Amino acid sequence: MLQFQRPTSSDETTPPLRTLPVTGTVAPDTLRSVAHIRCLKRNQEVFCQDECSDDWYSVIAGAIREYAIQRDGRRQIIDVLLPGEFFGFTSRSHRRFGAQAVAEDTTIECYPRQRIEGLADSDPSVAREIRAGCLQAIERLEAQILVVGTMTSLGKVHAFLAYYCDRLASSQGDGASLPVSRYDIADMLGISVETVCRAFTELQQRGLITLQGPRRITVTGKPDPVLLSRN
Amino acid sequence: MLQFQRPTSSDETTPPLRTLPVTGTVAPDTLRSVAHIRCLKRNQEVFCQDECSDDWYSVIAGAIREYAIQRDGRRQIIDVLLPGEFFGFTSRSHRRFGAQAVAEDTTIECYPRQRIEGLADSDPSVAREIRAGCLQAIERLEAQILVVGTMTSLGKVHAFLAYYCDRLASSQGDGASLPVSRYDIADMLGISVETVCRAFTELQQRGLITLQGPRRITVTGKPDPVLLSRN
DNA sequence: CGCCCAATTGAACTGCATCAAGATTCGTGG
DNA sequence: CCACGAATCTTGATGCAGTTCAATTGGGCG
Repeated sequence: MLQFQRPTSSDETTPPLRTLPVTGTVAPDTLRSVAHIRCLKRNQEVFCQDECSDDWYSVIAGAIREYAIQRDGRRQIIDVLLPGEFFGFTSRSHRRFGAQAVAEDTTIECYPRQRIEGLADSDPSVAREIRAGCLQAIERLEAQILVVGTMTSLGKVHAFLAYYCDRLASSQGDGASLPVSRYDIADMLGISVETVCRAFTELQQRGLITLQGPRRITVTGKPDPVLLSRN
Repeated sequence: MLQFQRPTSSDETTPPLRTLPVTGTVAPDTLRSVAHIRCLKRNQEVFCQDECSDDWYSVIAGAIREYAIQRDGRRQIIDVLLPGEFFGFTSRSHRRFGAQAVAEDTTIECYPRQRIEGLADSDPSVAREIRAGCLQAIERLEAQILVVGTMTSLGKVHAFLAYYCDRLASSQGDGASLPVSRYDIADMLGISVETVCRAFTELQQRGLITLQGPRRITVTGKPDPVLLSRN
């Protein structure tokens, strides 16, 4: 499938959980020279919706969700970030979305906007690094639009699982353990929790996934375009 | 509403249609030094899905749609680009989406990937310009995810119209004329053409929009969060 | 061991897709 | 300038995927 396809990154190594980053795995030294590390508890906020800040971040360990709360109380998850990925990009001075840790002890690196932009001006490799982070963010968002816009609920859940298990695969053995809950998946795909559950059951019956526990999952089969696309 | 809100750009002036770009309105001279101009007919391709190319572009006049054709034949429009906006950002060597002109005589500026990146290395202001284009692309995509994920069909159409009329407003008098068809709107929002039409009718009856013709529209009212969000 | 939140399953309802048929607009050529 | 044809747009009727409401089970952690 095209959607939720992993970018062919030249750097597949992901630092192990709860370990300080090894030089070169996530960001080059120059980038890190202006950064500082933060360690977050589960559901702790990195920044809040409508807050005034414009710093950028990357994930070292754990997972981050960017989300918006609508007036009706509905939550939409815009993006889920895994180790090695950048987030928080904005051109405004205030936040349109909030961001919080999904997993316990999620570790992130923070880059103050002014300083990182100044650094980019003097060091082209930093500018390229930032661009690469932006482009990957764009690809994740595009992939999500594709999935949310065109697929049936079964297809959405399968595409989501395939994409995230792929991104998680390098750091884990067989069977990835999802950092996100069914509620997160629902709010990401714009469907209800119940529909997500039914999709899990259905996908398991069709032999496309295997569950070793609610959060422990293996994606075995390739998506069937006929069955998964809308009608 | 938060979604589909226009970025507070420092440069609101949009070049008039069918006129060669005036210095400084769209991209600074340094950026343009490696660019070339293309003029496209309606529905003419800028690049095709799965094609091997990675150049970047900006719209001078008219409108561009980025889209994907799914295996089942369904078309998903990822983004619609108006004058002053950048598109075609990819970190891969091949295209995940196609791009084509929406309006007749759409004019774009093309930036060869290698040369523009080289230029960015030597000129920080070019790098900043590119980042700004990326960040705006990210904001458009985020806005769309928000709309497609959480809203009822009526809300989707209203948010779409409010956003695009706002973006078009600066170059037109009162009542913007949409470059896109009902089919485009449907494929962008992931709903059927018929539902788009019914939404137009409903919005008109509620006094939220006024139609001077099928494509000539004025958005009069602010969206009612209670009526427009899902249930 | 017991509490609480996450996950699952069932039943009824509804918004939207689909199918079908007109109405309108626009481009093109006479 | 008008006439024709082909898109584009609009409205109606029916069916179904997914939501909502409700209840039960399961797992993790104190």
